[in-house]
Amino acid sequence: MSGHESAVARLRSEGYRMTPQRLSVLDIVAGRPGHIGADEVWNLTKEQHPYVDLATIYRTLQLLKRLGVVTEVVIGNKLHFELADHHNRHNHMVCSECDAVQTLSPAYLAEFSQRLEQEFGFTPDLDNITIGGLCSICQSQS
Amino acid sequence: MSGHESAVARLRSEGYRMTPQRLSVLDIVAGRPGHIGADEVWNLTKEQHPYVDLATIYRTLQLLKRLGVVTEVVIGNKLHFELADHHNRHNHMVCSECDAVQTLSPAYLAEFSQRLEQEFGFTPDLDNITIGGLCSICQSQS
DNA sequence: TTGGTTATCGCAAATCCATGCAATAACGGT
DNA sequence: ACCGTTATTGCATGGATTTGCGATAACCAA
Repeated sequence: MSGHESAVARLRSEGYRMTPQRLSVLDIVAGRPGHIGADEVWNLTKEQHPYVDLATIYRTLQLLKRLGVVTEVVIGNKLHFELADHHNRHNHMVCSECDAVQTLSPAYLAEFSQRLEQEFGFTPDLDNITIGGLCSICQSQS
Repeated sequence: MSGHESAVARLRSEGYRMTPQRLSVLDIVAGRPGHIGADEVWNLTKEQHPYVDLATIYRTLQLLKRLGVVTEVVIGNKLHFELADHHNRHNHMVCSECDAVQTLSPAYLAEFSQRLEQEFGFTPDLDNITIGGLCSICQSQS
């Protein structure tokens, strides 16, 4: 298992309760190398807890996102999630034509982010920003 | 009326048909100084065309967005739209806590955008990017 | 002006995600 | 180990947006 035991401790220390549903969602997202859709999290969770409701999955994923345990990627019209690895931060570029996902070092956004903060006092949620656009392949086909 | 007559010509020249519904949506978005929600576009359109369907509104707005006639702003869980004024381009920062919207010169994103294009061949859809985060007020209250 | 082609519309249903509420279960205190 | 408090769940419902499909209406050519 990778290092999401600390996330469990995080939840507890913040006053949240540790339920089997939450543990399951956390395990599933952490066990997946890349990002995973909410519906797929649901399907996998049901293998362990046949009665979990999809609403619980969504609530849990939003909670984990608020706590910085997972990050969100907008792919097409769906939300995907992945374990936030603070030693390997990255952003995502998603092609609106073919839904291809490329990762990006946060360094590309660092200066932009700092300027927003300094000049406007606005703190962008960098971890969960998805950059939409056209990948090189789709660009050349249009 | 402001300069959206050119948009009508754009549609025609691209092979799209000009329908009263589309004209109405265009007029409404163009008549609003700022951004406007899809539901509000619907309500205003119904004053002229009582039978328009909400699906038509959404399809029209997406079409106008694809053509670069309007731009999209993500506010809370809703989509807003505004007429794309190429002499006054701007991006939006939206507070995820209070939904406050601030505008931003695209100059802030210019270098970032160029690097994505040069180094990855990825063309970000700058016009429709919404930067989420916390505004200064909500930031100080947390 | 009329007619044919086909883009567009209205309608209905589907998808994805969020929310209100009563029942349940986590967890700290005894 | 039990109990009480209250966060969390499941269920049902709702909101926002998208999509499939047959009917309609724009538009071009004759």
